[in-house]
Amino acid sequence: MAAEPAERRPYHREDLRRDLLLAAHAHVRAHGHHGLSVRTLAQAVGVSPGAPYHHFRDRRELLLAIALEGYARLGEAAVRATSDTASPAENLLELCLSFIAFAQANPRLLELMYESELTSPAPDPALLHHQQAGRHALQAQLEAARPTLSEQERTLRLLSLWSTVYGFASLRNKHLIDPFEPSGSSPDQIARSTLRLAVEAALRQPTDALAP
Amino acid sequence: MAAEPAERRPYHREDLRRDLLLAAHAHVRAHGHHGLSVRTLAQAVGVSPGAPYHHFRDRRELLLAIALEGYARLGEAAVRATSDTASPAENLLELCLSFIAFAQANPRLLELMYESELTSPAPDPALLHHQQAGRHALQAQLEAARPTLSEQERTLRLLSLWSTVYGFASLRNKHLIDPFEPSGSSPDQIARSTLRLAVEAALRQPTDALAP
DNA sequence: CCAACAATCTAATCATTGATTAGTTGATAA
DNA sequence: TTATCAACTAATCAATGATTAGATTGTTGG
Repeated sequence: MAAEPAERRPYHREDLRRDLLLAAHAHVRAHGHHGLSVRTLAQAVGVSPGAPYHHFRDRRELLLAIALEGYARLGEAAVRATSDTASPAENLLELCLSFIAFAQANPRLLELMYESELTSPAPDPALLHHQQAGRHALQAQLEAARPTLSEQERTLRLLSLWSTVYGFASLRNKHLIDPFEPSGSSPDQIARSTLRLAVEAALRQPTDALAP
Repeated sequence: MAAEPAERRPYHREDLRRDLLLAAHAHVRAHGHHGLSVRTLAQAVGVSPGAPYHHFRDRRELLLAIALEGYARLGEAAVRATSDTASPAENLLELCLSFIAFAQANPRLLELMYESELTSPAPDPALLHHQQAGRHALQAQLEAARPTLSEQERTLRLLSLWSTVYGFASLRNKHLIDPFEPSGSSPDQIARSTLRLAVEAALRQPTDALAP
């Protein structure tokens, strides 16, 4: 781990910003962003308490940078999930599942990525853009899959589906879903079945009537 | 506001715990729970900085108490939303909408009620119970509406619906839904339409096939 | 090659906050 | 009246976010 002999650490470091982000990322993964302290972070990296403030305006900007990296990784996962050879309907399902999988693999990071404190007081434009990107990805596939739907109807389907995806991921990370899985199915199976149901509902023809 | 003449405040107060909760509630409603400080709260109520610690073990317990009050109010709203004369299907929709309405009326409070930091390190039993109550309420109505569904199928429907409800409320409070409402519909209309769609999907007969 | 400059970092410091402790006040009951 | 005890104050500590002044180092124009 330590490339330096502990003595003779250079005054100017290679890339402190990156080192801080790496350490912060590790802390978020392990304990969440709530307890993350700028000072202990500086100490962990081996630097004075004030040093991080030359790379981040304040603690919020540090967290924001971590969140943005998370969105980048989430976006890559979304790209990997879709394929040009698959049908839009299949892509839609895989897109949803990629979000769920990311949430399960990085629960604390996702929590930070949607933390309301990040956007206050000023909602960062880049953050907002990434937060809306997830919905836009679904929107594109839904339009491709059901081009004949009216604008209004499609918006409704999209809203419902995106809510389901985000809600499922959130509830799962809060351990509000696992307590009732007596069905013997694996968590992945349950996620897949649930999301398939939601995607089918989103793709269903609007002429279907509700059974009494 | 001030029943006391500002001078001669009694050493022992009527019910400091209640006063603290009221002030804290007001702060949460206005600014969220993140910036809530025990000391400024004590100052606002007119008491020494250490006084609150005779009524709450620490800051987390104070927030927990506020959250529990929130759940009580949410539960009352849910009871008001359902009626014995209405059909289970109607009750199911109204139950979902009552959650959405509560979320819109008390966005900061709902955020606190599902704040992950509340459950760490020890997940409070009462809190967990209330968090699961929302799902249980839906479960009861769904069982009444579709008693013939298999246990597995019903669990799936419930999971999907509850995810949609919670997800919609969360995304809405994060202002991640309003940016695309060009349809001219009111927020209430959109919520109602979206949730109706989700409820219909949950109640649909499982024999329905997915159109290609 | 060197002198000015700018960026990076340290050390010191301040204000705020959560939390604890010792002692004070006052209500209640024996 | 007095013993008791919960509620409260005052004082204090440790941790943290953030700022400032100054030391150090890399860079660049002359």
